[in-house]
Amino acid sequence: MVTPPLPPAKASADDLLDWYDRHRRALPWRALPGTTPDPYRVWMSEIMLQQTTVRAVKPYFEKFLTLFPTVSDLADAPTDAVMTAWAGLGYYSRARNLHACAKAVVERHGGVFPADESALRALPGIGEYTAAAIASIAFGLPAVVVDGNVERVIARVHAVEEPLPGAKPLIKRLTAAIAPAERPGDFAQAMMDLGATICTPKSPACGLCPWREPCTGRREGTADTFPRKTPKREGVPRRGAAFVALREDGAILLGTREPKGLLGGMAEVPGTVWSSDHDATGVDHGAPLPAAWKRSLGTVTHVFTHFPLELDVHVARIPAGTDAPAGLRWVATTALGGEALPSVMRKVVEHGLAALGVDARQR
DNA sequence: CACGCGTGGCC
DNA sequence: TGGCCAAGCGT
Repeated sequence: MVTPPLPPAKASADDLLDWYDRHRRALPWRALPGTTPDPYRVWMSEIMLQQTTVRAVKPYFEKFLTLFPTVSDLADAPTDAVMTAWAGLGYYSRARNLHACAKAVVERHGGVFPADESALRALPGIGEYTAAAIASIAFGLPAVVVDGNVERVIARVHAVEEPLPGAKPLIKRLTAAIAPAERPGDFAQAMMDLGATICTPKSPACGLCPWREPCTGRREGTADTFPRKTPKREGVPRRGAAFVALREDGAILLGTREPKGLLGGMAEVPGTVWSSDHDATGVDHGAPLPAAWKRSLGTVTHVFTHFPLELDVHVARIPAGTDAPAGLRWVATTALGGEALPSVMRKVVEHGLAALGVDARQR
């Protein structure tokens, strides 16, 4: 007589927490087992980790904690200091909201983060995910934390056929059904660690997974095909020109972008608008000041989330003593590290200075 | 709800 | 190498 096959085991929080206790990673913002987490550090890390890898976040987290040890220090800091410290990390609205949130915590809550999911949710830059993450990790509240990792893990465990983002409500219910009453913060972090290290987007290490037995995707050999996603449209390429003006004393001309929108509030090299109309870019039309502009060889390319950008870089040497046009300023090339220059603009400066024959060691 | 919003690493 | 992806939020 043959024993009928048992129904698959249900994914259990205990199995996941056991795995977490054995593989917990030490991270700068993560409290040691048995110690109380610091909500300021938890919040700071959660904002920085939005759409950003742990590797990229680490040095910025350390820098911010050194520059702004408490939420009050951050609230009192000038905007320029916050934006400059954030430069290079991307998604700059996070930095503006970080600053606004620090001020709101001081004004609304006396400088103490509220131990309440809806009060957290009402703060700038804190959405559904981040409010739940802070509530569970910093305060031990039973919030249901669903980020991209959790979506992937749950979609595989249950072989969810509905594509994202439509499947979000279903995935949240499935997550809530597994979540334990105890250790909600550790459970949330365990789910995210599992997604980041084992249940990865490509080539998941199913053999090492604490949920390899109950996982439907694993059993059917289709784990790596989840989660399903609705295809998104591709962006139309845009082009423009940028102007690197090098004065004899070694300064270049910079401006500041509009406070909102793409690269809002960040520093930039002056240039034309970026347009998808291929005829829109004149040769040196849009130069910030009259000079013997010369188009440099090649272009600077940069790919944003929603469109690729190609910039022609024009260069000119400017006589000493020339004043900056309205809205622009001269900045020594040796002082560019103190500017809130996004990566695309660092590429432009590098490209322009190389075309002008400035030695890399002088930059 | 679909879209706008950076950057760096991966194969 | 180019396309995909990473602990989302605001509008």
